[in-house]
Amino acid sequence: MRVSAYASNCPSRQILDRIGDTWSVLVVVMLAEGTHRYTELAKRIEGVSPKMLTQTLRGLERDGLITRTVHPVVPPRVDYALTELGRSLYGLVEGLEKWAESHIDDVQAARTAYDAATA
Amino acid sequence: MRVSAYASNCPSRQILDRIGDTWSVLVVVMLAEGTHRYTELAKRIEGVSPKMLTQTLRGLERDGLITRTVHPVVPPRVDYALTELGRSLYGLVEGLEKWAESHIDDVQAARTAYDAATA
DNA sequence: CTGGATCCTCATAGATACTG
DNA sequence: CAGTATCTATGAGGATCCAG
Repeated sequence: MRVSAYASNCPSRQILDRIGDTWSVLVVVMLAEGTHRYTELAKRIEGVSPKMLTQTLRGLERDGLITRTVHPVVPPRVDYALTELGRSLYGLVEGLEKWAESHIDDVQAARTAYDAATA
Repeated sequence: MRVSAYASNCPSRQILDRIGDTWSVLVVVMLAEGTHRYTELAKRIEGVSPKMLTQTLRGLERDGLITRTVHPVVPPRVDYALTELGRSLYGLVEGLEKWAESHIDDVQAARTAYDAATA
């Protein structure tokens, strides 16, 4: 077996990058609870800058994971929501959360032991 | 709901970071097939530098995902293998791969459509 | 309100050379 | 063989200001 990190045509790599992206995951998690406006996302996702939020939303929209709905009103109103594909991805994220919660203790214990042995 | 990217005590965040790490995932995938030596990993994981490989291996070892076995012989021989916890994580990665393969077409189609509409 | 554009900096990946 | 030490630069991400 030979593995390549540069095989950008590898489906897994692309999904992994998306999953590994801090803001993308947080946005998906927030939208899993329902539709939200730009400002709502900005306020409730702690520490995100407008730039990163927009960038993240554009990426998710491009991948068909969320929809962006512009309401032609003044002041502007833009709603974001998960697509079916996005909800499917959210299922994956839930699986990760579940694994994380049930194994984090083992990881923590391993770290403590490792640090003790190393120090 | 309020989500925080800085909640480093959040189990999901830590697992997400690990999953999102290019080299970590590749190493886990390679070790899933069996024990490997340092040089084997270096040769077969395309594009990885010694520095990054060592850094990745140390991180995985610290988290209890792999074991590092030094054989006191000349020349040196070091074997790396997945722990039970590591194999468990690999199961998660397999799940991701499966999802990626079955949905990548949708994502690609969405991207093409998005780019066409944007351009 | 919802961003776009710009500048800046700081962390970190990667290349390279070297060693027990 | 299995790393470590050192250097560089690149690019992600933050801050800020502005516009439709």
